Amino acid sequence: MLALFGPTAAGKSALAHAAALALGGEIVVCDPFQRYRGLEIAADSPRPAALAEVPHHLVGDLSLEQGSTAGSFARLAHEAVDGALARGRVPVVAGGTGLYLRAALADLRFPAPAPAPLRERAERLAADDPASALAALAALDPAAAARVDRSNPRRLARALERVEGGAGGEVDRLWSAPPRHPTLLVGVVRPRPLLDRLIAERVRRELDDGLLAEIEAALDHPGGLSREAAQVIGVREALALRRGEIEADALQPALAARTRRLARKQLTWLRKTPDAVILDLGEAPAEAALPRLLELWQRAGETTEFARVPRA
RNA sequence: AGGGUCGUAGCUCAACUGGUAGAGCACCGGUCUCCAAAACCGGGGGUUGGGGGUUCGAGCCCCUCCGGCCCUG
Repeated sequence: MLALFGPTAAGKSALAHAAALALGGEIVVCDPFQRYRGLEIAADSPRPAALAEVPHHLVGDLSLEQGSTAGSFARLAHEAVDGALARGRVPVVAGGTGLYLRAALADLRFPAPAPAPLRERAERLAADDPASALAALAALDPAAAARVDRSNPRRLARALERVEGGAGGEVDRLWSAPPRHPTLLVGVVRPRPLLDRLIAERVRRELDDGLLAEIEAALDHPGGLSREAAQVIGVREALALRRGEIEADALQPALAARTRRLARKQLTWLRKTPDAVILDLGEAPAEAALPRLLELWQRAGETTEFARVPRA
């Protein structure tokens, strides 16, 4: 497998596309937001032209009212990867969501989802009375209670729903799970000041392309907007605009700031990612790095190290 | 030109009648198993427009200069 990760706006998608064309690959997108139909501009989803040239997986397969989880994504991503391999094609796993990328590459063994009522109760308790939630967790599974980030209501709720649902204390596999297939993992980066400029440009382009109209339409979607879909950058800002909390000319800077924060987080995740080969695109167009990427691919195929398990 | 008013962190603003400056956002770093573009944790920042004075002590009072805005001519 070829896997591409890195900060938003660096050029992952363009490079993944070029690589897929060159290698006879199929792209598996690791991004919860590109899965939604109706958020194409906000999520910077691949255009129809790109979709026509290379088979893509997990793009536009959800409608706005549908929920989305890393666990369900993982199953579908594994199917897509294995399907591509069975067809003799190279899976090009690309995206900016760190958890999703790991979930696509390795088997994290997400436990079965907790029943909705159980989840709701756990979420409410963790939000309203974190101390009781922690106590309840400790009573059922002291080790899990010791591990959990107790100041984070969301994590607390999830830990609680998991042990209450009988899923038990799963060992942390996030960084220890081996890749399901031999993988070349490339971190696509740019010099930071340039990245900030690219982000500003991208936000401006999205606004020109009708980002606001797209989000407005999503907010008025007949079936509603799932809380996962509502997390895409732009929804919060469009709502603030609607309520008159921000001025129209504050929109672009707000979107850019939030996108920069996303990029920062992705870089943090990348630093932590074991065995990522860093590919700095410099100032050149993303496609210009294709020869270097193909060389890495070639070399990876020749080394025995290639198939080794990342960091025990 | 005269009168008034304001000038505090990158931005928006706090700081009771003078007691050696805080917040939100931004910025930077980290955590991360199914809401992850989320959620959470942590961090650096200001000779309080410049200069002078009063005072034990000034962002706060006085003088002066600079800059912004308003009014008048």
